Amino acid sequence: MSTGPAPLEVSARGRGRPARYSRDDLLALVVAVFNERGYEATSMEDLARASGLTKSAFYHHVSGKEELLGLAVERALGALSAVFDGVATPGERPVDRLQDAIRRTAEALLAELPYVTLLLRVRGNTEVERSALARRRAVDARLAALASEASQAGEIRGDIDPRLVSRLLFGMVNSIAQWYRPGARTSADEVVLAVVTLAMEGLGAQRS
Amino acid sequence: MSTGPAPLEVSARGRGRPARYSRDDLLALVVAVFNERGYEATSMEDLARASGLTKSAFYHHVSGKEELLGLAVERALGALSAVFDGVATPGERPVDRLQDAIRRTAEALLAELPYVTLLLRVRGNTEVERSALARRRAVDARLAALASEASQAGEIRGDIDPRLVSRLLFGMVNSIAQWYRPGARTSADEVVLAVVTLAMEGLGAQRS
DNA sequence: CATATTACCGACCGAACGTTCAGTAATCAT
DNA sequence: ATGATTACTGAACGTTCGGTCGGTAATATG
Repeated sequence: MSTGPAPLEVSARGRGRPARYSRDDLLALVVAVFNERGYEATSMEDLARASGLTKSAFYHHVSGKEELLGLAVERALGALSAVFDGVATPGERPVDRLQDAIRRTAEALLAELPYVTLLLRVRGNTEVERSALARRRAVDARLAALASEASQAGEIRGDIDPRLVSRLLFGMVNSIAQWYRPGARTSADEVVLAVVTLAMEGLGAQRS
Repeated sequence: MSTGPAPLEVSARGRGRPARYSRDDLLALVVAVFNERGYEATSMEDLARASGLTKSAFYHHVSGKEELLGLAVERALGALSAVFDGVATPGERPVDRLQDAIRRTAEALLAELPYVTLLLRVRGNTEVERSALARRRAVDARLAALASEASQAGEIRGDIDPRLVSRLLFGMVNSIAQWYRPGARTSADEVVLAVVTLAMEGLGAQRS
């Protein structure tokens, strides 16, 4: 009987010296530093120091800086893509599906906040980054399609190009990553409710 | 003896060989590269190559990388701060002043798009960046105050914390910098109208 | 023309970068 | 205890970074 069947235990596989971190924990730590300093401005020594390892010990666990970025944005893209798994119900009204997509996107962003934050800052300098940008564009296109369907069905306002609507609304959702910190006064649920409400009704006084 | 206060010493100043670029043109060129590659990922040689100069010739015109960032964010912050010059009319209803601030912020962002884009990506690694972040927080606080006043006056919906309203709405405005490119199909005026309309009324179908 | 002034170049510097590697210490199965 | 396996160390590697310097070419003034 070992110390426990902890699923996060990745390294202590059978024999050998046990590792200080699981790969998931290490990734979480790394992404936090990426988000604080910025990916490009973060050196491998910064990451090693944050984990309490030397640079070479750190390299024993990861293959390089770009792999870490790839793992992080992969996780973010997985969460954002999964938004459509729940939205795909074809029976509903298009406007309800759009609202659902807004709510689920906000929820996914908040649930995977550090990873999505990092994804939203990717510029496209390396192949990993360009691939992430492409996958992100695909997600955006699916969201824009939902807005377009709702517009054609006459269920949302028709005086604004639905592509513009989609960009602005999901831009509002994504902007959450720039200021929200878990543990603060405002709860995640509160934020989700606020962003959905503002998206649907705007800031005008409530109507009876 | 120096000629006294030389605020923006350009180039073709009196005698000597004429320069290829004015400082403003050089800054515009530099900011474009910063926005494409990201500030940290841009090397001084990248900037020199983009201007057609050698690295050392480039250094003859600017004191360093950080000065360029400082000049750029200064310009962005000036434009964003100037938003309040027109909003300050105290007679108006708070909600009208808030709407005005949204519109003028969007206009300023679009008018100084590359500079504001760069500002919005600043992380805070150097003193110049931290100072820019502080000034940006001050602007955000003034915008949040407008939302708070409108909320207390009962002129906007009261079921959402006005600080949350402010963050989300100006997050939507700022998100424009992530996709808008001048010269594309959508005009700047169109974007401003859309963002103000969505902020006030949301995406629900028009009411008669 | 001479001279002052500015624009620009090539070569270089120390530091920091991401990454590698040969070796050592710790731990588990047998 | 032994051997296999994993965790980690310290010292370096080649490269690129931001930045400097001595010198040269071009231009305006007088």
